Amino acid sequence: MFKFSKKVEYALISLNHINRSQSCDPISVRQISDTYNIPYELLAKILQKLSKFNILDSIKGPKGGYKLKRKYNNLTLIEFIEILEGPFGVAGCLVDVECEQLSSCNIIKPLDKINSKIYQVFNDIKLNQLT
Amino acid sequence: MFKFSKKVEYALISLNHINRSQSCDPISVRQISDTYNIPYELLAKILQKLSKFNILDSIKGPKGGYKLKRKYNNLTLIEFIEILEGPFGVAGCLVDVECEQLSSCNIIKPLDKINSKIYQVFNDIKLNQLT
DNA sequence: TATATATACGACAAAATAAATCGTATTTAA
DNA sequence: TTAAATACGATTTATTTTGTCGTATATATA
Repeated sequence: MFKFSKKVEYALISLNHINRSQSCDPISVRQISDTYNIPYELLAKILQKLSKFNILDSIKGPKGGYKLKRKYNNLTLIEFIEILEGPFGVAGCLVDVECEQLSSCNIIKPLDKINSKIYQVFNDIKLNQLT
Repeated sequence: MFKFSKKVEYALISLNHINRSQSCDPISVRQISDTYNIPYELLAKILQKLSKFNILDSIKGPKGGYKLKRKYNNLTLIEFIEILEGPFGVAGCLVDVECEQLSSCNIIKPLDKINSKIYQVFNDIKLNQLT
């Protein structure tokens, strides 16, 4: 409960790594997966997604890999999380799921307040501060 | 990711329910599970745990059930969560789990900061405010 | 004192989610 | 032409969460 997924962790590690690397050459999935012991195929798909959402630029072919795009620098943690995991919510009913408590639920209001607070925490953090 | 477990939700619903009920009679698992459509056996075990940790007082036999104990009124949300779910942490490595990134991990510091912030949110909320 | 209604608790099973793997296609530098 | 890279859907495996079952114990009350 309340843990970051590996997907998010791996993505953060990768962006951090690319960000820190001074070289202008793109960084390959292989390099990252080797450095941090992350399953190659899994990491590949994650970076593909980040590329699809314009956080990374992909370069194909030998010497290919990924580079940061401008978007990375304004990205908040909550935007990032929602790209990888979908809409954020501390309870299913705050997002989309119908629950079994229906109208009888006596905690949805407080849950909603908590949700806002956590959201705020993530909204106040920029990805490039996570160093 | 980052969702309250049903265990926590059911427990909150129950405490809220008992708290609101004016009657001096204890409230049975059956009554709560019927009112909110919560699986009986599951709820029973949750309330047993709350009783074990002195948040609830249990009365056995017919007309039995649970009442709030004094502890309920000073309890923070984080204490409550940790009773039901164990030590809090937004990543396994912040609690107990050895990860595969080991010494190469480049995000543990920021994760630890985020962890503190979320912890703080839960620490600032008293259970009896959740109404 | 027998019975029905409660809690207590460990073991197990099912379902849902998260994590990892596989296979195939495409691109491109050298 | 080949090797090294990304692209992406399908599938499998592992883990966690959620729910169920069986048995024991306590107790109000008829």
